[in-house]
Amino acid sequence: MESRGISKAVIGRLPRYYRYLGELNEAGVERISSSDLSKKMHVTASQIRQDLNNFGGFGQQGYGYNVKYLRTEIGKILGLDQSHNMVIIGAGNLGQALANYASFARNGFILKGIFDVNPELKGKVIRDIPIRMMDELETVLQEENIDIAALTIPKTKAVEVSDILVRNGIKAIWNFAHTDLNLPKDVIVESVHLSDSLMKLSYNITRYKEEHGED
Amino acid sequence: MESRGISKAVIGRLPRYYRYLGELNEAGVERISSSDLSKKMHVTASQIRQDLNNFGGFGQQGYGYNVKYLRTEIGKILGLDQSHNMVIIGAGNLGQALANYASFARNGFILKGIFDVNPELKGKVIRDIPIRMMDELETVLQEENIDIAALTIPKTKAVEVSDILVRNGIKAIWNFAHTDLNLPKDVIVESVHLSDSLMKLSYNITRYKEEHGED
DNA sequence: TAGATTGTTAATCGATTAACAATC
DNA sequence: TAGATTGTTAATCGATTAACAATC
Repeated sequence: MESRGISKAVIGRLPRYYRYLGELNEAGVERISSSDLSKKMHVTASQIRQDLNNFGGFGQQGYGYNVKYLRTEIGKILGLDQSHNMVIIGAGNLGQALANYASFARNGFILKGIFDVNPELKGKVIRDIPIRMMDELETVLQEENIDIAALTIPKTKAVEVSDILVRNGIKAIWNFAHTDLNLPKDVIVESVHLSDSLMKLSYNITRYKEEHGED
Repeated sequence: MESRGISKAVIGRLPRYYRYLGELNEAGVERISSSDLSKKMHVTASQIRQDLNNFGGFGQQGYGYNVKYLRTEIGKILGLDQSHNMVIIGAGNLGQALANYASFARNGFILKGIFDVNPELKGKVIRDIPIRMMDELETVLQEENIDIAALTIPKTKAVEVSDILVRNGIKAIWNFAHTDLNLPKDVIVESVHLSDSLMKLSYNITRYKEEHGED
């Protein structure tokens, strides 16, 4: 599985391919051509073939791609065939929302702990996992071989907590705090900035209103 | 404010500029050069100047950019100086998390309603807004001049609900369902696919492990 | 004025699309 | 075999970076 130097643009499209292939598979579709898939996904067939060929030749001339096989292979590329232990830090609504996503477990993300500073939440159980206080975090990180920490805490606490995580050897942070984390470059950070997303939406509404003179 | 044909890449960076300028402003910084900002944000100064000059000359030679002024102007470009009425559909953890983001209101996003199918949630109040049942949705959409609907419902319901939204003239959908929405092209859709984001994280962990032989 | 820094043009780089020979 | 469709090379397009004249 050749993988060095794949562009972020390509990686960013893989989950979407994986999703569409999953839907096709559930619908009982056995094979699909890049051309048919391109119509479904509103991208070019050329892009699909180029993207996939970064990782190997998954198709067959004259036939197309086997849906189940291609999906499995993309899953492997994304590392979904392996399991990753995960903790959630911040048990507010967002943290609890993440904890409740059943499909995470299906893709190999195993929730090993939920932490918060609020004593009222202590012991509340979500998906069989009791919410713990922050003073237990380091022990869990050290003993449970945690790969991923989801940070669903206010930005004011994010730097402090991410330092604790890094000190305890966390490999990757899924960051929902409204701030960038400047961490050693061997720590992988994937940020979800919800307010950035909403601002893009706002931008598009504003442009639309300008074009249609509703403003 | 010239705006036609600005690339998505540029738009996607504006919220981040806005965020950094906000932090600088709060820290009492009055002016900043593209060079200094580039170091803070880990981008090139050239990119900052190019990005901003899509919208006009906000700086001054020999001086740089006035932080407060530039922030305000980017806010206007993003439409944050206007208010948008919004509803949340799906009052699970994620919907409630969005409802509780205080900063949305600060940026002009005004929550006018929260809807769910679960009768147990009926009447529960979040940020002064009672959760209502779905049968009241159309009335609210028609009477309250709603611009934005945040969709925090399972993907199985997303298509059905988005049809209702479109029928009632919604302008923009902030989509958290794990599916793409194929709607008329005058409806703006901004999707947040959390599972896609987690898969990208997983990809990077996997690559990292391969490189470091932990696999 | 001299120094600093922008706005903007030109050069480079990378990503997307098109085309087609290879091959199932 | 003939038809279909991939894998891959080449062409195009767009985005990023570099350079520098304009100007505060």
